Amino acid sequence: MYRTHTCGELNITHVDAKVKLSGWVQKSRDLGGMTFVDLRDRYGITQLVFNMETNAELCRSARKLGREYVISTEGVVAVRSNKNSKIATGEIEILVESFSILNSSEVPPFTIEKETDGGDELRMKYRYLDLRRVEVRKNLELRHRMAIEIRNYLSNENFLEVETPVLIKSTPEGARDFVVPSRMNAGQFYALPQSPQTFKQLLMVAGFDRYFQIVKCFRDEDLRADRQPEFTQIDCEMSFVDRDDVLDAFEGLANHLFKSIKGVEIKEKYPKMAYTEALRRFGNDKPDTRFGMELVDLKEIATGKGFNVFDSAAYVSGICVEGCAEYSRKQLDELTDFVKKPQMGAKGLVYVKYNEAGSFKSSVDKFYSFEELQKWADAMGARPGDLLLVLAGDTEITRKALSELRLEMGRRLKLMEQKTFKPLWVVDFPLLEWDEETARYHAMHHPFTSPYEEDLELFKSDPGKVRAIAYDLVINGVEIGGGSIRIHNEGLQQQMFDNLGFTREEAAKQFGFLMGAFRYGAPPHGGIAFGFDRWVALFAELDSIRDTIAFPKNNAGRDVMIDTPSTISQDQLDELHLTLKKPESKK
RNA sequence: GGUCUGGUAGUUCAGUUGGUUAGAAUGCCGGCCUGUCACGCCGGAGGUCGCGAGUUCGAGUCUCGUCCAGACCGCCA
Repeated sequence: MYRTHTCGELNITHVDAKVKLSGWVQKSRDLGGMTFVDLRDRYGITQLVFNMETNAELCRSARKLGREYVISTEGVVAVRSNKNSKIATGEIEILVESFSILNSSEVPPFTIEKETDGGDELRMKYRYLDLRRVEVRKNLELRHRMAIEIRNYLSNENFLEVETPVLIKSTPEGARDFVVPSRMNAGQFYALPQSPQTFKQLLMVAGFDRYFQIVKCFRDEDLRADRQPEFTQIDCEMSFVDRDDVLDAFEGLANHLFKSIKGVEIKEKYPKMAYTEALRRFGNDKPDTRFGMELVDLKEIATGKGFNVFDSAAYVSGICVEGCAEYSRKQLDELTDFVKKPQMGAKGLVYVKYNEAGSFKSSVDKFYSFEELQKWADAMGARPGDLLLVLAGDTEITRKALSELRLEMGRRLKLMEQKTFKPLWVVDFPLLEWDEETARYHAMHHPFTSPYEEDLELFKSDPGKVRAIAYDLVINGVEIGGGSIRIHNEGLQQQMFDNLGFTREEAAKQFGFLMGAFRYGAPPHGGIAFGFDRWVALFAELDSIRDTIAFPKNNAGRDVMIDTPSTISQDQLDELHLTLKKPESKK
């Protein structure tokens, strides 16, 4: 037997008990006459004591224990004379009577402590060591608890978890697929699912009524801090529902998680904000509503006064930053540089300081009188002491830049408290999006999304205006999930494919199975999918989803620990009927 | 595909205008130490300054290329 207890559970009530513990040597402190060893496992840290007076030989051998040695030890629980209130077992220690080294360890390349000295790259390469750290482990524990709560909640709501295949069919719509060559079918490929979308719809046709799955999905696109090539979705679908049925059901799930995991009760219904309204008020479709500082359109009042930058702009808007009229030249230059970064793309930044005395100091004093600037200030609800920041230019670019500027000011003024949660539904997304590259419309959400019936006639006149019965759950500026009411009618689905520029043959080849199913009594249905990794990151207060994943990929999609992607042998290639374009020299 | 930032001891970093023998902290090794828990004190080892070219009397420092890492834009239905 290796242990009677874990390293996290012994306390004052166990005094005098004879116990066995096993774990890793976190650290040893050799004081000469006695040696302390911190023994660590998943559950905590327990102090072992060795004393030269009691057992000199044992004490001397304990001095040789290196960091991360795995040992098993036997001894008696004793009250500490000097207690440590920082750890759960801090009131007791083990008077060791014997121990054995189960495995030695090389000196680890970084310290395995709460605050490690290791950088990201090293930690990823030795991820199995990094995972020993409490800071990383607690994220995975949180992830586990959330998964349990989700399963319990949805199961209680009659949702059935059903597994769908991972080897499926490639489709050109949407993200790039990861493909898997088929050995038994020369020249043919499976694709890994970007989501179980069509399968969950087929489950609705099959009458499962309420489905969910916590499921891996795959997209072969470039990575970001919040994007991994393989990621986990909470995928859900319901039958006989309209939009608000779905929103209510999953507001329930979200509220359950807030309460059971974060101890937060959100009493009010989540606001529903139209996509166009979100863009107008916040400049993006995932507004962070923890603070105001909304975008105010100044096109009407600020143009026609001879300031060509504004007069020639399609879009002129600003934000009012409370209490920042005192900003220095240097600070304003920083903000200007911020919006002029190539990724941001704004040409410049106009500022107006609304001084405490009621006067204005702006970068456009030449063009605007006091009265005119007063109009701006009034339009923006500014008060003396505030700073107005105004951008102008192309609508899309400028709106995005202003939205980023708003978030930057929110960060600077510390308006984005991580303990505060502001969820909302963004609804009424456009059904279609014009794609310059392919010069055609494509589905903004996916081609199975139902349009509003009253918008159907716009298909002919102005397809970009057709609204989808689609919705996103946004919490604190993070898109946590999204879904839609689906098309369940073959004719409409066919029309949708027509509008997306599919030929009948293409549509039949790629999605014939779905449209075929629609002929056999498909119920009205809709659903949603949540980014599980992102949700965990939000609750763990992490900026990156990487530390919510046990073994994540790096920026370039590599797993640096197992060193993959990697080449395969010629035999494997032959078996898969594959010929590489040119010999790969890289490993 | 693009923009930006970084790469110096095991690790995290500093390194001035281009100038003698490249530093600190921590970790590691050795010694001392009986109540530590970031133990303390003394001593020691440890460097292809990512790699390759170039400029220069002289390059960690400047230039170009390249590789790696990270953030972002494009992309992500």
